[in-house]
Amino acid sequence: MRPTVHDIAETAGVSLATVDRVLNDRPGVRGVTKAKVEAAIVSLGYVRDVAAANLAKSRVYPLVFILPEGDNPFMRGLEAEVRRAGLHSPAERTRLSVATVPAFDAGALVKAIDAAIMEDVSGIAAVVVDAPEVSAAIARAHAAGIPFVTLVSDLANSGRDHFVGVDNIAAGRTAGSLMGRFLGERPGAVAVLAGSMRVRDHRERLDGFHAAMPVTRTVLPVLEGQDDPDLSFSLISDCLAANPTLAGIYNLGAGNRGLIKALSARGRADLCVIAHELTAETRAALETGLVDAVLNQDAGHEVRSAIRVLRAKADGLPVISAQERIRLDIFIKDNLPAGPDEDEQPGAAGN
Amino acid sequence: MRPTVHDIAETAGVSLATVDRVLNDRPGVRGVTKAKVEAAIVSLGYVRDVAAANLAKSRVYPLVFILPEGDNPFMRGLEAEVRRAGLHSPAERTRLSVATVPAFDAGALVKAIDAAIMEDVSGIAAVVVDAPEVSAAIARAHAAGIPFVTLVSDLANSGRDHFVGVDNIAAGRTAGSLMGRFLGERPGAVAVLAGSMRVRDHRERLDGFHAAMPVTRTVLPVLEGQDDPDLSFSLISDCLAANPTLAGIYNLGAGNRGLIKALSARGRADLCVIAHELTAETRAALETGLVDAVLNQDAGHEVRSAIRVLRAKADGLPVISAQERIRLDIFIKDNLPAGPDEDEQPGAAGN
DNA sequence: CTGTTAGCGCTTTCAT
DNA sequence: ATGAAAGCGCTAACAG
Repeated sequence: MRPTVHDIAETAGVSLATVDRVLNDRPGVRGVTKAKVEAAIVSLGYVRDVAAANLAKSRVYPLVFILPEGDNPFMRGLEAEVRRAGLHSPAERTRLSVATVPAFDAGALVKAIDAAIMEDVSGIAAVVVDAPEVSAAIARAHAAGIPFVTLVSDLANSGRDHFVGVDNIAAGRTAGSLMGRFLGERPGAVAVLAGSMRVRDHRERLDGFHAAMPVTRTVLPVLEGQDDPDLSFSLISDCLAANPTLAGIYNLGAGNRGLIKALSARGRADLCVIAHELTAETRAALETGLVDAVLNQDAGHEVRSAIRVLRAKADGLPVISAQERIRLDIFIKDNLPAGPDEDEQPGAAGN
Repeated sequence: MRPTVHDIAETAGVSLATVDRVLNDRPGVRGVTKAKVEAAIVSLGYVRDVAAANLAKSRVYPLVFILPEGDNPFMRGLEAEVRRAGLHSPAERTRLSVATVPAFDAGALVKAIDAAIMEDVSGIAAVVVDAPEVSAAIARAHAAGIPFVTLVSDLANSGRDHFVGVDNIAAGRTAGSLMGRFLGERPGAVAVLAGSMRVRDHRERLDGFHAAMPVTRTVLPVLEGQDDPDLSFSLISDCLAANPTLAGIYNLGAGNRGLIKALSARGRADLCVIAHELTAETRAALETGLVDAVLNQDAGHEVRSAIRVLRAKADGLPVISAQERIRLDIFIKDNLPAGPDEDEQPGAAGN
């Protein structure tokens, strides 16, 4: 049997309460006593039983996720994952809630953050836009002692406690590299569709893409579709019309529906298309060959990571960063995971 | 607060012990009583607190992993992940151990399985070879009531309770598809290096690869390197010498060291090379451009999945299959995860 | 500053 | 067939 608080208390010659104080470094223990207890802890090789601890402090952690509203499938997927995690949340002593705000709207985002601060939640996870007001709101959360993690798109110098998402520069580079190889010697320029240059993840992906593109290949000026299907559709349609020799398209944002509609309208099967986020749409497009590769960040992993990090921060525990790194998945037609149909059961820990 | 066993006892008008008997359907409860309790359970929407349950029954589950010995880096990686999981195992009330046996040796494997059965472990996870004696040993484990999962390579009709690993046919298809695109119109045959056609995962990958290859592309007869670096080296060296116009190599087995040595000896940068399993060697080869893509199954995910499944089976709980699916990762130079150097901290749950 | 005591939600003897 | 009571390992009042 592994050592318990009782064993520590005994070998250190103190009471349980004192051991507990040292363990959770709470005030009210003399230096010598503390030293004795700590000695006992290391000599016995004690490791705390987290499950028992959680059981004893029957505290719950209200966490709020702030996400862009609208029909962006990736964001709705994130929301679904939060709800899914919510089913299991009582076991982890968390209570999850979701607030949605208009996309790319700094003011609304700030309001939502302040509302969460008012409610005195134990942690906030948000998909943020890059604006000074937002950084200020994050600073207020910090000042109120509320852990804050950025989700999907980072805001590094805002004082957020942690970023949960992929390395977006690497994502752009991956797209560029893949596009380069798929195109080979085939001539023609490539187009890039983004949502908005006002979110950092889109800017970073663009940078990475440019960096990985051979200099001999022309990259057209970025099209900003505001992650809106209709706008994206017309931008891509116009682009296809204006550039009959176009060789490829990289969509680094969320306007996949518009993109795919435009592609199927033109029926240009010779185009190399790379998009982000595996959704029902991109999956179907991958299967029909309209899209060649999809880069993905797993929404379930991100949500669970955000929860773990917020909980850790909430009780002052360290975050094991290696464990919280979010990988960039590459999907092609052949390594698609089983579809949502076969996948209905709420997952918990992930693989 | 969500309902507890006390609430059930109260609304059903019985004692805690009876509630527990019904909950764990243990004998010794009259039909009527049972019905009353069950009614209370559903009406209150009770869900058992697993952590508390585990705390109370301070039972431990001894689990054994049986892996091939030798310097196969992927297998050593698996072993390392088992040890890593072992650090956290007390919290999950499991005790992990590893047994290694000579690779591709059915007799040794059978001995190890029988030894585990004798020790009366709570579960066995093994990388198995495809042989009737092995199936028989698995059947003995089953008869002894010991859950058995196959790891990495399956043995479907053996009575194993579960398979933890990737879809190897899809893996082969992915390799073929990627190779086809990377090669484009470039002429030349492709070679395939395997470990042994006696393990099912290698056969399945080969099948998938052939299926995804355009008929216009010649695939040379498979080379069996026994996952041995020296043998793999000479097979590939000879092959390169004999086929000066070779366009690509797919290594579906573990002989990466030999392969890479042969490649760097020849200095043929124009070759498209796809291999399996992200190890220090394949990572380096990816970075230097000697290898173009690496298909990977995450050893950490597999180990944790095996543990979850064995535990679930051990206490008769259902396995959430959607949660236990192991994905096939594609890595290219640009989406390599942070290296082992930055990654030293033992991870627990994974993303 | 330190100790005593009563739980958290569930399981498990041991009685009845 | 059912119940009472004592824990599992830890935390949290409340006393001293």
